[in-house]
Amino acid sequence: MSSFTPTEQRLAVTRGRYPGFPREPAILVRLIKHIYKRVHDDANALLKPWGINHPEYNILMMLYGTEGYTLNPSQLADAAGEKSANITRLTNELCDKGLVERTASDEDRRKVTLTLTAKGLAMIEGFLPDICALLERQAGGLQPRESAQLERLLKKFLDHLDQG
Amino acid sequence: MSSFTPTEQRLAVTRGRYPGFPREPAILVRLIKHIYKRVHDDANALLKPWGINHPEYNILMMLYGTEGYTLNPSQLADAAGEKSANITRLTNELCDKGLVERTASDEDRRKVTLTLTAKGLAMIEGFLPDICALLERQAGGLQPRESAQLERLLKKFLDHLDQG
DNA sequence: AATAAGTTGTACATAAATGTACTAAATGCC
DNA sequence: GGCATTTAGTACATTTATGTACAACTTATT
Repeated sequence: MSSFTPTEQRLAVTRGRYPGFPREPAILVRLIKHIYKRVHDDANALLKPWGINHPEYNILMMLYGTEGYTLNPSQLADAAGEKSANITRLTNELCDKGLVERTASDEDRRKVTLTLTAKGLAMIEGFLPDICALLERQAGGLQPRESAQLERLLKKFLDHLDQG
Repeated sequence: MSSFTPTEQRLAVTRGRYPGFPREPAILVRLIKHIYKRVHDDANALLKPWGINHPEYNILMMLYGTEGYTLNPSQLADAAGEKSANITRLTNELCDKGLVERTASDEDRRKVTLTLTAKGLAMIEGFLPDICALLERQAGGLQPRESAQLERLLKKFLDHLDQG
């Protein structure tokens, strides 16, 4: 039995009580939530020995995925899906750990640039093998065709969310 | 341009630096994360006027979806995907608001039962029309066929996560 | 019955995330 | 130039979530 079965049963009861409750959307949203929690927890567990958590990992990977390893706090907030107040806290911690460097921008002195340090880069390349293995394990249940299809459908879902 | 395009560009840079980084799994995980955040924020915004947040809504709906409107804290933790320590806090708040009632179980005095009150039921039926509209809007970008397909693929993904 | 082993739930300390208000700097306008 | 408006970033207070330890109780074993 899937871990999702009880959720479906509850949904059936709910629809018995309130027939207008839309089955498909509710199922999709709940599935997304379940999956997200699992993925998030798995990543946290993997990263713990490295002394960082999932949001910090995301920050590091956003910098790693940028030419020059550099972003502003606001770009980073956007990229990592965090609120800007959160970015301050997270990058403070990463600076304290010596993984990221914070410098003032010349062109616009309101701005700050955040750059991955050599130490940060080394850490990333240290945990990436494990991360890759985790990602492949997590998505390993799907055939390439299914995976591509899932990607297409999730993108469509997200695009529609962005519009509405 | 989709809000996801920058993420894909960053992934391309990442793969340039670390070719072993698996594209498909990373894309899927990041899509799920983006969608989850959006859905979560939307729900919070809708529920704010009702004086509750998304996790509290989840608790209420788990009770609403159960015969007898009653669950134990541990069942509830499982159902809502929250840690048990969190359930104590959340249900305390819901009790304070008069939406949920906490009583001691007769059969096993370690146990506690949490039951939806009439007031809680009334609140649920008050916000359900808006919730239904939101859910339909969120998933409205997909045709029924696509929706069913997405459901199937997400379930497969989740089942595989549960095994590993 | 006595005791060991396991469950259930909560309290408390800690960590993580968010909202609000504010400072400093840039931009546009007159 | 001076003044209003907008933008970037952060500090602080508050809210939300988690981890750990513990107390109360049941169940199993002998």
